Amino acid sequence: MDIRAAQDAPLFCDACPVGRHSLYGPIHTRNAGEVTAMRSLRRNFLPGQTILRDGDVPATVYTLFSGWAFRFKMLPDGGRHILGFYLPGDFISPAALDKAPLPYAVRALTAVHVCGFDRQTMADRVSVSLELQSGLIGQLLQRKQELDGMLIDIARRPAELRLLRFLVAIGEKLKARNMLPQQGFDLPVPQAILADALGVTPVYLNRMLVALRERGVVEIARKHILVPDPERLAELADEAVAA
Amino acid sequence: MDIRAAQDAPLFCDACPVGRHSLYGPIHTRNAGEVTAMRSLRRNFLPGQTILRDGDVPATVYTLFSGWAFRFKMLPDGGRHILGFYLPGDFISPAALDKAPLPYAVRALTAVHVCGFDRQTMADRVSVSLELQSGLIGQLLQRKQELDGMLIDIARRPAELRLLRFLVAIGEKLKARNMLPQQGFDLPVPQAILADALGVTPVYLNRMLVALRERGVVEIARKHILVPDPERLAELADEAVAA
DNA sequence: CGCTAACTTGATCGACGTCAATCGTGGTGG
DNA sequence: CCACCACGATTGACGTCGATCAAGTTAGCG
Repeated sequence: MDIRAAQDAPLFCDACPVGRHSLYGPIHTRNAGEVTAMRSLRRNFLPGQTILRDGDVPATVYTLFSGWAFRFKMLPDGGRHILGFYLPGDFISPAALDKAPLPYAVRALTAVHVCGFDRQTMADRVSVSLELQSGLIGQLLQRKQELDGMLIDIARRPAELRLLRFLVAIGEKLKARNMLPQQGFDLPVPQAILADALGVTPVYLNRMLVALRERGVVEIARKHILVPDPERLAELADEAVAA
Repeated sequence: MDIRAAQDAPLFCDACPVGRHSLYGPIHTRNAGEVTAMRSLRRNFLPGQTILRDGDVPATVYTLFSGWAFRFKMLPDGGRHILGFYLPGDFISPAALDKAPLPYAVRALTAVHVCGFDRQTMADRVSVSLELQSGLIGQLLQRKQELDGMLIDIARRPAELRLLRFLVAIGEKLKARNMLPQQGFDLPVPQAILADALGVTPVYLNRMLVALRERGVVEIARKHILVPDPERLAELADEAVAA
């Protein structure tokens, strides 16, 4: 969880704790050496650097080894909408395998370490493997379900509930990857970024965060939001939806 | 396009004009008889009838032969959010193949004719076919892209623009299936349904529609919305996004 | 011909956006 | 080591899009 602790991706994939979450999870589990052989590079990005450009057919696709990234789309009015976040183990990006221009951009949120794979090679590999394809299908179905949920949240729920539910969802994702230390978790997310993800203005997001801080639900630091008690957070979110 | 003209699905799939749009498109094109052999039933639904229930693992999945359907989720407050519409040729539903509870419900909007396939059989068939899997992956990627677009529309664009863009998108979908007669198209959609899809109240949707009618962009009939000039509609939507 | 579902219209309200300062803090150069 | 600067967070005043509440009005359908 601590960004400063992030190291370059390991030289050999059998030492990698996140590979099994990625697209090639079954292969990684069965024979990590095969993944190491497929990997074409390791690379680091600084906060704010672009990992994949909107409209490109990238030459390289990645597995996020450490750090946070997000995918987004610029709006004609200069605004930016953030469609989702990538956490360690995520494959960046399934849509890039399809040899069509990527319909969004991906940018590093924190310092980021990735393992790179030649896109064409990976795509070919997937296209002849039932195992990889069905894994991909599973991931896409899950992503679709997530998007349905986000759509409902944005369309029908007031901003404060959206914020609570977002925090809960991120917490659960971290927990699913064993990235949850004992006491709460830390989002390395500036308020302006979170606002662009929730579809509210930074000003209004700040007002909501201050209100939550006064209730002891979150702590606010420069470029960080801390959730000291995820369980209480989940309770709050649940009773708010029920109402 | 005319609902009253809808007939039962044909006895043999080689006469079917929509099969090639469905999940098994390649098979249908190569050997329609194979699809006929796979099909386990033909069935009709009346407007408002439930085709797939939220949380079920359905025994049968469908290809929509004629009519319109929509998928939706009920909200804890009794509201309903419509996540998308199915048109003739659409497979209902990709998510149902995954042997997990369906995360939404599907309901007939108009009178609907469908071809049914045993879910397990179809799922098995897909799981051993690279061709079907990659077709499914393509469909899922496209759906994901659509959902991204809807998310951005709902999060960032004012309701009237959302309405315009929705109409344009439906028109394009109809065109892609050769379901566009010369002069404009007709949505068999009550205003309450459209409101639930756009995330606005019926009252406000009606005000927007009346305004558009006064500008000659749409015509309004009971349970129908008509778009006489899709090209002008597209122009309006485009200049509105640019602004 | 009356009943009901769908649509329409007006008045009012509130969540959230916009505009505009100001504050605080970490990083940088002198 | 300190002063400054710039970016991120915060606060206040005010405006508006779209919700809500409450009546009508219309048109299919029995």
